[in-house]
Amino acid sequence: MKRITVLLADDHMLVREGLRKILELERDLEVVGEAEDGRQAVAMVKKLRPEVVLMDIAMPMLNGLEATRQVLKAVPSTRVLILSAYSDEAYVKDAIESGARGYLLKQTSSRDVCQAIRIVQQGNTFFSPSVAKGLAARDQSSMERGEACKQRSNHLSSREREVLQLIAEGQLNKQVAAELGVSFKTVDKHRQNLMAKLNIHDVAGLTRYAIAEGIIKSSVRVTTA
Amino acid sequence: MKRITVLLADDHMLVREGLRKILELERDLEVVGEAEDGRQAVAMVKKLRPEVVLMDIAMPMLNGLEATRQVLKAVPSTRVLILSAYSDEAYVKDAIESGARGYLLKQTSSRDVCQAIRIVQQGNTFFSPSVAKGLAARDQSSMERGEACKQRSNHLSSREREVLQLIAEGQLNKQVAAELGVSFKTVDKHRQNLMAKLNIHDVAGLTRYAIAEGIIKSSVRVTTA
DNA sequence: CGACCGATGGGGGATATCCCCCACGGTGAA
DNA sequence: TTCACCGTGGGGGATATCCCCCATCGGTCG
Repeated sequence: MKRITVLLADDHMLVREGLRKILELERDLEVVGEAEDGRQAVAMVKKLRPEVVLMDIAMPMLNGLEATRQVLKAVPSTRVLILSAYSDEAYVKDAIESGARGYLLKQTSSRDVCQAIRIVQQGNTFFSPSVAKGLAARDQSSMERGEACKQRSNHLSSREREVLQLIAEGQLNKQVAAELGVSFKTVDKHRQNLMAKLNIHDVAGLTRYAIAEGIIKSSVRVTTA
Repeated sequence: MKRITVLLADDHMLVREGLRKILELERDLEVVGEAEDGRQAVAMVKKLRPEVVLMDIAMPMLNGLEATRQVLKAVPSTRVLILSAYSDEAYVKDAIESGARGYLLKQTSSRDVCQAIRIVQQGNTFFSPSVAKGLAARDQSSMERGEACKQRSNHLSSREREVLQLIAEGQLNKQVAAELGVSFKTVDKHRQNLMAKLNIHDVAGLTRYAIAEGIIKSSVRVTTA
């Protein structure tokens, strides 16, 4: 009986070994190799020709998304299944555009991982529930907006990013208004709009987003005092 | 034959399951429970009294270092082994000050993890090689600077850091209150106190502080959605 | 040219924050 | 034992957020 060949790509040996143990308990799955960074993953796919690659995003040398593109360029029949700790829309979107066949969160159970491998091997796609939910939401809005979302996470306008930065620096709406020379209500409106676009509805979340996106640094100690 | 009882604390089910599979192959180790955030870990230690806790640092609700402090306050005989993806000196230092008996990187092999568990169970300490190297370097420099680095940010009480984390994760006062099982007004009071101590008077600033201090990571995507 | 979107500005309201005031019980240190 | 601090809880109030509603103006693109 032919088993599904799998390559593991994750920079944490512990995670690789854990995954290997999990997959080895399945009769129809076979781990044929392990890569500890993106470049190794590409090289090993070329050599071993696994049917499925379980690929972490955050890896040194070459990140998982870039590795996915190179893998598919070299061996288009490979099914890449992204494994990530984060469900950020931008990552998911990038993953799909890179050609990944699925997106798993590390919160998912081992049973789901095995299922996902079988599903993508058969040519279908698999997304963790919370990821799929976000996808559906974004699909709708992209329908409505007529495929306007070409760039990555930058569906924010320049003005909105500007306001976001000031909010994340701890400024009040009226301080932002004074800073930008516009009305308090305009700032409030920008705030509402960017919150809706990002689907983040609290200042803490906006601040984390701004830091994660590099819009500000966590060490800023600006106005307040 | 008595086996070493271990509690796993990590917010990624996949990692927990992988660790469980790895540890279950060892005759002298027994996984007695799994916690998916720091608060659960504290509760489960009180109930299950494991000899060793394998604790991730980056967890929602209550991070691994704070959880370590609370675990050791409740059950001082527990040996806590930190499991982290990062070897940042500050984390290692905090971990030691929190009372952790060891610090493992996720890059380590499953064999080393099992060994580390046995070692800390016997009352000794275990640090991943690259971590230990950094430690030695730091000891020297702290000698040179004459033990000047005692205070840091730690004028916050344990409860205050706990509230700070939840605020920085975007929770409302009343959500925090429900989480901690106390009154809304108590949370409000903690909030006032920690704001006064830090001299930071807005959520954005608190969030940046929490990230800069490693209390949370910028990529946390917790409740909101 | 009409449709859409970004930026601007306003009204209003439910809820939350932020900061005072106050109190009591426990713990640990002086 | 007194004293300080921590955690707990409450009253009240000024201000801000967050989210609706509404509108005008200018540019862009099919």
